[in-house]
Amino acid sequence: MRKRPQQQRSRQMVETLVDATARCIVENGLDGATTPRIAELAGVSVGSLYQYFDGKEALIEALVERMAADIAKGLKRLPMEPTGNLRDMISAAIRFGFTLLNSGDGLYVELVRNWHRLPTQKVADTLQQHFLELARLYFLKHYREHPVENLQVRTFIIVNSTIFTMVRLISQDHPLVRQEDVAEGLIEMIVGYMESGPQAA
Amino acid sequence: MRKRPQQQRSRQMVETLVDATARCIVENGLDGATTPRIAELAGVSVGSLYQYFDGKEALIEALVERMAADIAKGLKRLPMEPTGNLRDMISAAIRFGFTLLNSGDGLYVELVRNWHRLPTQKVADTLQQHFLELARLYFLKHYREHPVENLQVRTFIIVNSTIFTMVRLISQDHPLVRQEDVAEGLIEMIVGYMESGPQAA
Amino acid sequence: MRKRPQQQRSRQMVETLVDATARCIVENGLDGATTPRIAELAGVSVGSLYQYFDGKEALIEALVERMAADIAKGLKRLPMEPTGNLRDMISAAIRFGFTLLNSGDGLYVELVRNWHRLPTQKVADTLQQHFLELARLYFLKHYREHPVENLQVRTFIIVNSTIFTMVRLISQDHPLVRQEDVAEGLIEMIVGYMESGPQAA
Amino acid sequence: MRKRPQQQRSRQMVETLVDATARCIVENGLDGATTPRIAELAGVSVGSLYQYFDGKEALIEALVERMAADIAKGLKRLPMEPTGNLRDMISAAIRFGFTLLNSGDGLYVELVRNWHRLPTQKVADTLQQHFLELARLYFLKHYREHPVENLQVRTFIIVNSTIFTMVRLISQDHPLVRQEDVAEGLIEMIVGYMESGPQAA
DNA sequence: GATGAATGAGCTTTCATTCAT
DNA sequence: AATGAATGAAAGCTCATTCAT
Repeated sequence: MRKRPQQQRSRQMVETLVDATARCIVENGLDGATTPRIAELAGVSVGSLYQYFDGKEALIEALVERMAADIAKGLKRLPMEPTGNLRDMISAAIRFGFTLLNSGDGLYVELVRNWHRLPTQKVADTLQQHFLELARLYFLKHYREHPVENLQVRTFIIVNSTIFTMVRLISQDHPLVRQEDVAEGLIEMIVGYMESGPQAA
Repeated sequence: MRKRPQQQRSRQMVETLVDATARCIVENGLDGATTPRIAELAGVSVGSLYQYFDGKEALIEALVERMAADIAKGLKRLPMEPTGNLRDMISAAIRFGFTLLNSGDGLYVELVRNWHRLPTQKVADTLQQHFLELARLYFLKHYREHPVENLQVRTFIIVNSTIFTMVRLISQDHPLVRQEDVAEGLIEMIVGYMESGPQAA
Repeated sequence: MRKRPQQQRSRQMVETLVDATARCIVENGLDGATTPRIAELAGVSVGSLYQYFDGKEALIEALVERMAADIAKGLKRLPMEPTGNLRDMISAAIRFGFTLLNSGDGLYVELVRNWHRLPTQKVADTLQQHFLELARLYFLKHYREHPVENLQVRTFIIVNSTIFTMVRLISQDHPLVRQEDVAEGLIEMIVGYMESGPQAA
Repeated sequence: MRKRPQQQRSRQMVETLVDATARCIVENGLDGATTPRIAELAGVSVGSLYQYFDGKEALIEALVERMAADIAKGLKRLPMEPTGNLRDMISAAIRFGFTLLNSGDGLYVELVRNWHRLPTQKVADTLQQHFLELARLYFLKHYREHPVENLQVRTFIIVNSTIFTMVRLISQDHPLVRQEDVAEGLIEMIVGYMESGPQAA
């Protein structure tokens, strides 16, 4: 970002532009979201856009960050106490995921689809960190001992498996399987996996 | 394809162009693979490219189809008899997947990453069909009865979970987890899932 | 037009571009009037051209419209009162036509020649409407009664006969007949035709 | 033409190519008639096309010439004796014109529309010559004396007026006037003109 | 003679970005 | 600060024509 938004007006402008970016992606897809279109949607000149952002990438980065923050906030609100039941926690997380991906008029789905062209490292890390910590605490409560490294692998697998399976499903024009069934399947699979073996994979 | 290659020379040309497309994607990414660049890499004029292919899309479609054929061939060679051991089968499939994705200088990975912009429906269906059939036979042998619908959901989940987890892993610049560990984790997870419950999820 | 010109500068730009289009057609013919050439003639980048016009067609449409307006203005200035003498009116119109077609370095001629590839419907209609109305008024004054439908046919015939005969003549490299003679011939023919019969053809 | 078609086969090839050109123009318009398309329609390679014709222009020239010959033949068959009635002669000519333009699936119309991009000088001259001669003979019979120069102007006017009025009419998507009415109008106008004045315009 | 593969200049169009106003 | 006019490299694609086979 070019400028620290210090004034009220500036913070407003940044907001507006990021909003416009989101809307533009929803309406035109990531590739169709051009700077002129975004500026127009924001009701602002291209020049102004570049006054607040270094370019298209920066704009999208800001959007991704904002969404990451939203997701983090959402996750924290989930009833996931490490003292609780594992299946319930996982179920809550997966249903939260579906809800999120189905919201925003396809914005989330479009962004996840294009993850490799976006600055998503941070988001991915956040998610992974969140679930890793959760798992750590959970297993600490329930088993006392557990190999952390192993947990990292498990977290990596379940986070990615879940997200991309969901996105693939939602992206299908004529899905052959129902979301509800996939949600239950994922829960089944992940619960089984997390409870499996001598915590050593 | 625009023209049925009638001479020896032209069949050669088609090959060369698809090869060039592959190399171009490897070197420049999918977005960077432009018709001028592909033609240049192929040592051919743009005009020639358009004599054989309707455009960029057709070129990529041809590449995808060729790769799909390769994958299908590879899958058939895998030692996966429905009479065999489930874990061994899954293990073989996953290791085959990693081998494939690690080959081709990142071509496979780049293509999977961009799945939603490619004519991949066929490939995805093929894979799913393949494993669905395999699962069907396997469970027929071992349990006699099983709900097919359910199998479809499971196949969908495991195929997508596996592929995208792998691609995400390989895409990381500084992976925090080792491929070997992820391979084992995936095997563990999938075997557990496929054996779980009264075949009803 | 793509953009409503908001600044002084941009209204200028639109003018410049339409001018350049006209000059380009004069110099290179309608087919030779390409967007790069027009932009260059205008002393402007191609990009700018596309900021103001949707493309070549839009550019030409703008030119045609401007010329149509000019023609309309010219026609209105002609001393053609329905109270006047028929031959004088027709003579004035035909001489105006020749003057117009001989002006603009051949621009008009080139455009009429290519009428079928241009958005000329409006122009043609305008002309026809103009003369139809004139004829209507004239005959109302002089004969009281006359079949209107018939007038429409007559107008169609004389407008097209006149214009294309003129254009064909001007297009000839080594005309075998003189413009003056053709002008008089046309006048003779049309006057005769308009006065002929019991207004029923 | 590159080659005098001396062998049976060659003459056949030339025929075939010119036929294909005609069909191609009908199907794709003059601009859409490309050499590859023509060759394909002819069931011949582009190479062969260039063996018999110097290029696209030559091909079209050949077509135009063939059509000119057809027209000339048709004109000669018309019952137009200079001893006959003027109106009947003109009527026959105009009806012949409409018949021709309505035939050939629009080929004639498309060619006349694009007259200025075609080698039509000869065709035009032929037509003009034909009617000039006819007029000369006619007036010789009926009036003994008449100024030839004047006849040339008249011929020029009536030929062009007629043809382009017809083509304009046929080109209209939703004609506001009927062909029959226009035919009669043209006849009226031309007869009047040819009979007008002391043969001096 | 016949073939059709190969050419490449040139067209239309887009869009991230700059900079004079 | 804000504007939006201007840029121009680069993309996708066509087609008349040539020439090795």
